[in-house]
Amino acid sequence: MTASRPAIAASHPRKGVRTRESILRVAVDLASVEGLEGLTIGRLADELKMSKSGLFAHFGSKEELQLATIEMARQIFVEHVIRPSLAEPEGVPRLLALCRRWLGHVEAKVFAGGCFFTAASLEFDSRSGPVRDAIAATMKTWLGTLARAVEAAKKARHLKASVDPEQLALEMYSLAMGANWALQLLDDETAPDKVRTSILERIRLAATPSCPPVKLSK
Amino acid sequence: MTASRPAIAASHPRKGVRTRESILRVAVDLASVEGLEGLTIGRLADELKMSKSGLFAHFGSKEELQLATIEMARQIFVEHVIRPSLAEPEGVPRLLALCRRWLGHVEAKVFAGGCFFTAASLEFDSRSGPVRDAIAATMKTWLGTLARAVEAAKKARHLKASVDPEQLALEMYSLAMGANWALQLLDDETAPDKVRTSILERIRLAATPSCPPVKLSK
DNA sequence: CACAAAAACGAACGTTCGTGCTATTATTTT
DNA sequence: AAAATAATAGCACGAACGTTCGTTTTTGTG
Repeated sequence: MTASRPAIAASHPRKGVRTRESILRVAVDLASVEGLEGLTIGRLADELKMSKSGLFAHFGSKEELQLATIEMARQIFVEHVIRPSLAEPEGVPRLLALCRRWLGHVEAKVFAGGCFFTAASLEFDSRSGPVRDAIAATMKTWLGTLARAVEAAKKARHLKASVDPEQLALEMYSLAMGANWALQLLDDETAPDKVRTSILERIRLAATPSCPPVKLSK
Repeated sequence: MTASRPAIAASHPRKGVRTRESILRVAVDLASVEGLEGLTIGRLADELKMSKSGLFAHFGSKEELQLATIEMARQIFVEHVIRPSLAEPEGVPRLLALCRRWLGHVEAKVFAGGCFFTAASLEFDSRSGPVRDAIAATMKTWLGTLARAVEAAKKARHLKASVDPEQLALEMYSLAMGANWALQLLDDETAPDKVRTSILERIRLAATPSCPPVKLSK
């Protein structure tokens, strides 16, 4: 029944939410390096020159902090990879844009420790609980985005009718994960380009004669 | 200069080494679920109904325990995936065997939490130190094994001369990682078969007319 | 069997973890 | 400016962390 404040304050949010955001921005980077479980409240507070308890009060529990961190990472990911790709026309161009941006955000180290969600996926894939569920849901959505892009490319007659969207989506994301893996663990800077080549070849194989040019350079 | 005991005791190892092995066997499973950093000495001791200090004495430090766990995982991996594949003749058959066994060891949950090294890779890929180095070295060897198998398949005229071994090896391992990812995180039991299909298609594309039949079922 | 060496134990250390409380500042709103 | 509310700090807690140490038990050997 409390007359909740109008949301016009979007430009002048209360201090709390500004602080919360700056906390989460650091948390995302820290977690991408140390892992979501290795993300520690004391360490995070030090990094921000805050007190543990002051920071803690923003979340109420570590799990809540983890969930908020995942949500922030999701927003950053959408901003850097998905949203700009939606500017491209449906079909193969958009599909290629998604791949290009994904590989780009890994190379540009948008997250300090490589792809946030790939790391989080493998950290929590054998556990249970809300954190794992949040990661899984995010990744399911991402894979769905890829699959829908493939589906649209089929509808646009860019890709052959025989293409299985889910299969091709999994292939493309697997290759992208491989690039992240080789770059981060083996310091193989040629990996992203190797994978770019692989993805292009794969899509060319699935393309129809009426498909627009298949290349990744913007 | 100490007259070290003859190694004939291989069949009757001292109790210490037997215990050590049984510890590591549990440690590998625990680490594949909780991560190598989440692998805790107290938890491990409970699991084995040992005292923390008794267990600790076998390793002297947590890092030493992690390194020993990695080494044990490596041995298990070699035993389950690499060694049996070497029974196959060089060329595409051996290459396929490596893929088949890799996917098999994930499906069979040889490690409780999916592929041990994929998880460890992404946990440590942004850190430094001996543990990260051990993981990276193991994976470099594994990728090299795949690349050499491709190379041999080229020499045997099973694969086209235009194939880049490192590139194809990375592709195949990326796809395998994707299967592990989708199976573990999304509980997508169709993923391994999807990836099997992808790998077969990929190899067929690279195969020469003189290549033996490309299929994965043993 | 006796005896030395190896292995396992139990208790404790200092530190850090996540999480409460209470008090004290900062920020908004009246 | 005063009053109300939100944000932060300080301190303490119990538990778990890796690690050390001295003691006891187990094991293998002469």
